[in-house]
Amino acid sequence: MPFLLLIEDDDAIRTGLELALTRQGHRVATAASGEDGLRLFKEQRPDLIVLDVMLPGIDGFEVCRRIRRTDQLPIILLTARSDDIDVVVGLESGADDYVVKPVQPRVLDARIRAVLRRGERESSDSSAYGSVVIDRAAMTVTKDGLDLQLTPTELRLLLELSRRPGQALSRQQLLRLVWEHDYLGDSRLVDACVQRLRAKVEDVPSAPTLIRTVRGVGYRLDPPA
Amino acid sequence: MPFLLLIEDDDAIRTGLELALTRQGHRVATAASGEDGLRLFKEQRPDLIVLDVMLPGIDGFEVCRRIRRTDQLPIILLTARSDDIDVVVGLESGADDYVVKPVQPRVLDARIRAVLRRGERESSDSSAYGSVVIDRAAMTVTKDGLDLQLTPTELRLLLELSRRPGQALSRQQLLRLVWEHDYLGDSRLVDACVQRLRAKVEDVPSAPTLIRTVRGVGYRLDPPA
DNA sequence: CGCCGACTGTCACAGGGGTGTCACAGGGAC
DNA sequence: GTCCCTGTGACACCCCTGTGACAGTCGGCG
Repeated sequence: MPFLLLIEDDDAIRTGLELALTRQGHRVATAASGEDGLRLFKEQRPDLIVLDVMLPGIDGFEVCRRIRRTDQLPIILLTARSDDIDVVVGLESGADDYVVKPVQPRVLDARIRAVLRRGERESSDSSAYGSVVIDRAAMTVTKDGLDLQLTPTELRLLLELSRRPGQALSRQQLLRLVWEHDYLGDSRLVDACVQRLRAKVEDVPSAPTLIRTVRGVGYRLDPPA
Repeated sequence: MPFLLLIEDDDAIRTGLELALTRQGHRVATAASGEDGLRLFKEQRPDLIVLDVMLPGIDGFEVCRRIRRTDQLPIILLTARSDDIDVVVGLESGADDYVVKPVQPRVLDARIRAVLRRGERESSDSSAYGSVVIDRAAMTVTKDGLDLQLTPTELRLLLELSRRPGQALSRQQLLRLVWEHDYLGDSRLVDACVQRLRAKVEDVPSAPTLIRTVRGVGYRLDPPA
């Protein structure tokens, strides 16, 4: 039974979600502030945290960052604003997913289960996307059982994308994650590497099904249907 | 029935995991500190150890190293941080596998069974990779039945690689495992030893099939197809 | 419906970094 | 003293990689 920590200052939302999540088979602890949340987190060690962004005192992003300094457990952000800035900041502060308020308990539950599943899959050494299998221990990627011979950069790119399947990552984010530096001029660096990766990974590189382009944003690794 | 020793200082996690593992058919002993863990290990001689990294006093890495000085039983590390540094240090200190917290009991159980299976195969005194046979009891390696006359360093390198077949090991890791020191300048030490080993082990040393290069990482011993 | 701008795909090329290889000298074992 | 192992550094090679230009594509707007 998953053990969740819910950090939310609004009494109505907090008790409502607590009730709903409990009914859906989770064990739930709650906190009404960032400070309480961090303390409870250290004491109780939940499997997952649902975290409101707007908190008095330490805000959600900061809570997220502090937790991430030491721990890797899944964190889902609750945000009232749906604009993209929040989403980007949230993901960069280390969250695994976000849900926009007003939140339907059923939706939140689905996200929770999805993130937990993702965690299980990731902690296993290999994951599969259709005919493509990533073996993190051997540092190899195979397609239909054949070794794909990825270059180091291609491999890192694929590994970072596969850490967040189904989630779009901007060129800027990929640059930080894979190349570990900030500045992307107007070069086609990320695109070029994606192209080379697609050439090896996709069935039809000109009509990619695994590594999808998200126009205006970046790229996304699609899990199999 | 496998007999496990669980070393973990956090009471909640320890009792939780103990319960879960017992339910999954293991016999479990527990310790709350590194010192207790080492003492229990010597008294009880478990088949496998699950070891938290963050411990008061002697930390998990150190416990791992001390056990490894005398014994070869499987050790699984529990680490709260998922960053690669910990993973690397963990494997370098001699652990066989690692699991990232928060840990799902099901995942841990799967890893335990995998490591035990691997161990059974290994503890059989010999293992074969194609025409190459490693005899751990006799400390000899033969190819097509002929003795290969490996030098001590070459032998240790091959043994370390064969402890984790199919897994890529970095030069840094190999340095710690085989040479037992940290600093790898820009010398070609590991490469040179791999080359000498390949010259004796491979059919065509310039086109190795057993000891594969993982560009940007290190080397990997491929199990036979 | 067509145009325009912005964004993305593609490619060739030059530079650099990682790896294979080798000869040699020091050092330990016998 | 002799022999063999072992670590080092130099060197060459190959493949990877970032860049920039250009073409193609998509979406929006009139």
